[in-house]
Amino acid sequence: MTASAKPGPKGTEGEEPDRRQQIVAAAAEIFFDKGYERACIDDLIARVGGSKRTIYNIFESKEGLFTAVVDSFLTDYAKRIDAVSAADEAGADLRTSILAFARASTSIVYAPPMLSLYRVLIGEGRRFPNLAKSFFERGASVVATVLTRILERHKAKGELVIEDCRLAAEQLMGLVRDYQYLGVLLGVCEQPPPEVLEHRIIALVDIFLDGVATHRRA
Amino acid sequence: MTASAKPGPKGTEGEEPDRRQQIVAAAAEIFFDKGYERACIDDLIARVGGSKRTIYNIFESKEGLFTAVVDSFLTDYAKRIDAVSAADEAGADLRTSILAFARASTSIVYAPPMLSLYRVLIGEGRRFPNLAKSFFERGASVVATVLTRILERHKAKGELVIEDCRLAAEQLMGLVRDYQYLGVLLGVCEQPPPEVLEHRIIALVDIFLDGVATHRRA
DNA sequence: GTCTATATTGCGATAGAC
DNA sequence: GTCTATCGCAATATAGAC
Repeated sequence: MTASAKPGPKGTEGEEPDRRQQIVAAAAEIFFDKGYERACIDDLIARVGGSKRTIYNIFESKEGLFTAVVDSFLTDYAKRIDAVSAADEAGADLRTSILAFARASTSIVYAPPMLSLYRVLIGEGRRFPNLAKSFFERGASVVATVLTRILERHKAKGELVIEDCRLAAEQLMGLVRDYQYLGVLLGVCEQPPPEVLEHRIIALVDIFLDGVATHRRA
Repeated sequence: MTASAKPGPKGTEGEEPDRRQQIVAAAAEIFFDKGYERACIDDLIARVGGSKRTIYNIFESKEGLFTAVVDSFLTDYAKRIDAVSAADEAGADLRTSILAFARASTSIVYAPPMLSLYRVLIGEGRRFPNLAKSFFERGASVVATVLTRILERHKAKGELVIEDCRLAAEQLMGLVRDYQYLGVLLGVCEQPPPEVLEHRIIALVDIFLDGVATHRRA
């Protein structure tokens, strides 16, 4: 964890698995460990070698570097959401799609890098508004859009009673990030094991689709 | 804001509105502005006067000071939740109680000091685990307990279909802290005006009680 | 390794309550 | 007068920066 195999200055030990990717991974660890502001480029140099000049050539700025870190995770997570959307478009029924969304979404928000990103950006977001904005808009915001589309498709089939699909989507996202998630984010609760998460996923889908009341409102 | 009226060494300028309370309020501003770790006692002294020794006499330590800040807000917020609980015990019906809970809960989580507390503790919680733990246990955790009790009362009356009231309570709390709350917490969205919040509150109560699906599961 | 920043503590002086 | 709380200052300790 501390003194990992630092590549020599010339760094030609076989096939480098994409130098850029390697830098981004190291930068992620530093940002997650020390936060955005306290992280410094020199720490990064100390880990991956090379020169500051190279870093700035590739990433433009410290913000650009952080954005690259965000991207490296978001692109992966986006695929999971897109898969849900594709299955829905292919004709999955309502409950199946919502369940798939809840699973994908849960796997994303509890992923350690995602927790770290939220910790950094919630803590320092007001100081670095464009970082927080870009993270939110390219992360949660597109997820909300995709989910809204899914809900609208089912509403068109007469399967939903709601007026505002966007609002329902945003609230379903809240169900995923519930009290327990908050505990994990605060570092108070351990990462829940998969079976616990699955149990909660089932429960939240039931609540979202059917509610908890015995008799529905008039 | 900067050079406020520093009380003279003798400090007898009329009725001091509780010296301790004044210190806690100033400490809150500093913690919220700079975060826990970067806040220092000397800043506090510069604002409220007095000596470090006195601070330590009253609050024991920096952690104790922060805990006092947390308490100063939590005790106020706890009353709002207790009022909901009392009304429910007095016989309020299910929808009324859930609506009242959603309103109280929303007013708390969107309150600027609460947002600041979350920002500080989510950002630095892993470094100061007892602070985060104490905050969580005396805040969200007791809210979950009170809400669970409310749900159990209505379950006993046959008004709820759920098995696990605690789980449902935790998920309802997630509905309150939805996507939009996350945007506010990140500093990306403005504080929503009351009518927007009220509209979302109504919608989340409907989802929680009735769900969004046209036909209930078998 | 040095150096700085800062949490924490010790101690004598002082002011007001009684 | 005594007592108590605070004050102001100086000293210790430690963690991180350079």
